[in-house]
Amino acid sequence: MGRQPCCDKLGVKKGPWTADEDKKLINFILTNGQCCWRAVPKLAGLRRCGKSCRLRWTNYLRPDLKRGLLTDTEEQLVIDLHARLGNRWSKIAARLPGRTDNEIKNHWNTHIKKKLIKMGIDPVTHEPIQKQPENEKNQSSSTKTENNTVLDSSSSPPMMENSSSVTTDESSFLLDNNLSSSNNNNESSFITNTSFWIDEEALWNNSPPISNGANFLWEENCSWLLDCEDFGIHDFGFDCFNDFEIKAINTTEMEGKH
DNA sequence: AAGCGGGACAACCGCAGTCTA
DNA sequence: ATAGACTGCGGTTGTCCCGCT
Repeated sequence: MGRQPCCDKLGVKKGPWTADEDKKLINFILTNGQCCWRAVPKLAGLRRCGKSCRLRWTNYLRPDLKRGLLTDTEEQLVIDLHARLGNRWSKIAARLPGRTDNEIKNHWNTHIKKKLIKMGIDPVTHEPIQKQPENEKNQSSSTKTENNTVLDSSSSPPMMENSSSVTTDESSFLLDNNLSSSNNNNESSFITNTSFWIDEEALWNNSPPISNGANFLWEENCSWLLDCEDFGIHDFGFDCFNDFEIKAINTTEMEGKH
């Protein structure tokens, strides 16, 4: 039958992570890589659920994460992607190297939403906000697609209201497809209220892949590991640490930082 | 200086799809 | 084939911080 439970619910700690827990988790991931989250808490000596460890790592400790506010370019990119993908934060995050879905989601809810409303743009539909009766409102969202005659029913953008009918793979395909054709003949059909669309492709092409690890920002995530940069950790993919790197981590740990 | 309210963000919850024993 | 664990995702909540009164 099935697998072993990922964690026994009893005695599992919740709430904010301590520096010591972070340290243990980072140390474990560096040593063993990202696999078997179920086993992580036990092996790393953490009284946490594996799921919690995974979240902590992906949302906060991962060394390739950028910290700090989103740049204007990133913000515009998020708006544009949201217009096409809706609340598919993971898909949006996949287009912003070093950003997590949680981070983007938070930023959307706290910053961008308000900004758009202030600009008179509905953050859900990305249409200009117009005072109109509810029944007309519903009509307008459907007629919008009709007005944009380039779109047929099979390729219409997954705006929020329609997004449930589009699978993840379909939306990925749509996004990629539209990216590659954004400078061609049908770009205007998607976004009518954003002007930054043309620059996206260039932006993404210029963005370094996450996996090469060349742009790790250690200092804000795990400052206790800062010294490791001198040893070249940022030059490696994170799934394949060698003994030398692990030694470096251990050395840093012994210094009792943080 | 203290209390309050809002903003920002980390973390949790629950669901759905996938995987595996 | 199936039950149940694992993983990923989006929504929501909790907590901390800061500015204002």
